[in-house]
Amino acid sequence: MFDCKPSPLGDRRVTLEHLRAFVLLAEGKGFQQAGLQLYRSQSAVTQSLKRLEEILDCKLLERRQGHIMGLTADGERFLPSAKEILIRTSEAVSAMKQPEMSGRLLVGVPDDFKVVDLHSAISRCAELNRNLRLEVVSALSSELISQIDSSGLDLVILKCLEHFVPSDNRWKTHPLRREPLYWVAAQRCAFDSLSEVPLVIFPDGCCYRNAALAALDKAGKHGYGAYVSASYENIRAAVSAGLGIGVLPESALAKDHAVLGEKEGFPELPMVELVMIQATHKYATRKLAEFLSHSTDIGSRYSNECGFGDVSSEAL
Amino acid sequence: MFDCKPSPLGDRRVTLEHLRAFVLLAEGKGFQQAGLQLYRSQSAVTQSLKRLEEILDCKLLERRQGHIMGLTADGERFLPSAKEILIRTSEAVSAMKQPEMSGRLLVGVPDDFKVVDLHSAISRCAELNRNLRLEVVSALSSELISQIDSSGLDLVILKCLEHFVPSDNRWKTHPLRREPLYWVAAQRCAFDSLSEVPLVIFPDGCCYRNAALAALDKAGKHGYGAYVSASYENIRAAVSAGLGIGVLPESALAKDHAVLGEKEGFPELPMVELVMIQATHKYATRKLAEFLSHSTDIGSRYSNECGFGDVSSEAL
DNA sequence: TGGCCATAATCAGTTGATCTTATTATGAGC
DNA sequence: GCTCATAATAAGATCAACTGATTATGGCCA
Repeated sequence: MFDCKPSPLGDRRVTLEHLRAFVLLAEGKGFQQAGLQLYRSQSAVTQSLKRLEEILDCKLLERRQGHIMGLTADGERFLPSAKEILIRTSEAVSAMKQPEMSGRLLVGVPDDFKVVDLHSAISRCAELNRNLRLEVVSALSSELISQIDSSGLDLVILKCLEHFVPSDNRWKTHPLRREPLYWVAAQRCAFDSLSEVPLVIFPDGCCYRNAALAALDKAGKHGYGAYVSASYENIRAAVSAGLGIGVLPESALAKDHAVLGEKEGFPELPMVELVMIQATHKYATRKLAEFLSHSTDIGSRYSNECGFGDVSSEAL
Repeated sequence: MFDCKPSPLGDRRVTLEHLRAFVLLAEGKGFQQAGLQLYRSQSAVTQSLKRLEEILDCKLLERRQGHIMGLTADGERFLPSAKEILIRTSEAVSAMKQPEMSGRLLVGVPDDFKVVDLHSAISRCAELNRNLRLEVVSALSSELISQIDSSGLDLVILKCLEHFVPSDNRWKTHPLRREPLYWVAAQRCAFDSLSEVPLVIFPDGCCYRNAALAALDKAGKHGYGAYVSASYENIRAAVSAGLGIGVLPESALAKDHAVLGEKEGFPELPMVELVMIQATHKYATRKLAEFLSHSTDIGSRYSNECGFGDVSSEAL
């Protein structure tokens, strides 16, 4: 009956510093590197993790041959919580450093992009600012732009190709992510062997679609929509099922997708970007934009590329 | 541009201990008392809060006349986050101390009770145990019982009167909350002045309704449904609008509701309980039940009454 | 008005968990 | 078998946070 926690305030021994060490180590860059980012010695990190494992009474890292070989099952289980706690703490603290956001904001998000972490960031922002009323509108990226004025959207997040050029120069844009676009299929196949290219793509207006058609055009090939859907899941499943050749960003690839590149003769595709557009100049809009652009570089797998590396030097 | 946080890992100076001190102090029991619960001196608590206020760069407690006079606006704003972080930490850590829950559980919750914190507890449990598939069924309390066998519910939460007596002795029951039921109206009125009582109540089967009708019966009065709805919001609004006399538990009272008691001649109503029934004997069912009963006594406003007081002695 | 009690703030000295430095251990690569 | 890189261990140092004593403040009551 009473194997419950000794205090409703939790295990007092765990500290946020322990979690920071663990999260950094989980990124797989080693104790030395983690120490640098924490402004601690390698030894301190070693001891910190050791202590955490002691408290949790389980091993978190698989370490063999003097290197970290990845997380243990327990580590895998603990990581999301640890990250979440750190993010929440960080946000709660920095939220107090600025006046409370209030008012009503209309936010547009693409319904055809993997934006789960963005959604959670948005809802966290609402939690941290009880007087801020956030209304989220979901639509295809192509439709969002036109809705900015008509629906009075304050902040819009959309996907686009390469460097986004705003059609209205009052808008302020923030690039959130940048990743390559790939041709993908269930199995490798040569570009030349196809007379017409059966495409598994999003509906008209989607920038992946435009990019793909433009690339085919340039190569003098014709493509047709073998499977068209606005849903990521459907598209991925259709590619896996071999219904045609898909056009997907790196983060949306499934394990059983084969990337078709130069080797197979496929033309190169442009980079795609997730961009945030600040359409109105309210105080709250600016703050929300700042909040979201900060939120997206931790927690997501993009932290590796664009987050930590620079920070140690920048924060110095 | 760069008023952003110095590190993606948040402000390193804040510790969980700071948050614990603040949360305890926010309960309004004073520095001495908070110190006792934290096994620290009064002085340590004072300094801890001072440090936190220093870091956040704002006052959290309104202290005048040598006493805590409540939270400041900033304190109010910070409290939910602080609690949330502590709860998540506590749960994350204790989740590691026991084997991962897995399998599939069917949970029944009342759709006519304020169970927001219960819902969040359920979803947190799902987050902590990725291999546990939780399916939630929402229905009237009266219907849930009958569904236990027919729908194969593993765990059921429902409201009932006084002490719940399970109809099946294989069930294990956990009382979660207990609170008084009140007659309420938009304005005071005398019981005797009413020939028939216009009731604002939940549909047939609701235990509040049963309790109210039984009490009226005993007093030799007749009641009729002046406004019937299964929604809490509707019921509360109808009472506020003066459509009749409502029957609501303490936690559901609105600010503009007047409680009608002895003074007005209204008969006493029984206590109501929120009970959790463990219907199956799977390992995961038991663990989920434990998890939820722990979750509900911190974070909710019930912590004052049933949480902290006992704990200090129990934890010793 | 003044003594009394309870509470919180301040101060100064102490402590101990965590850090650093130095060293050892282990394995990969050439 | 050498070197290089990384992690673990050991031992002494450090500093944030704790304790205990003292002071400040204000309510309460005769």
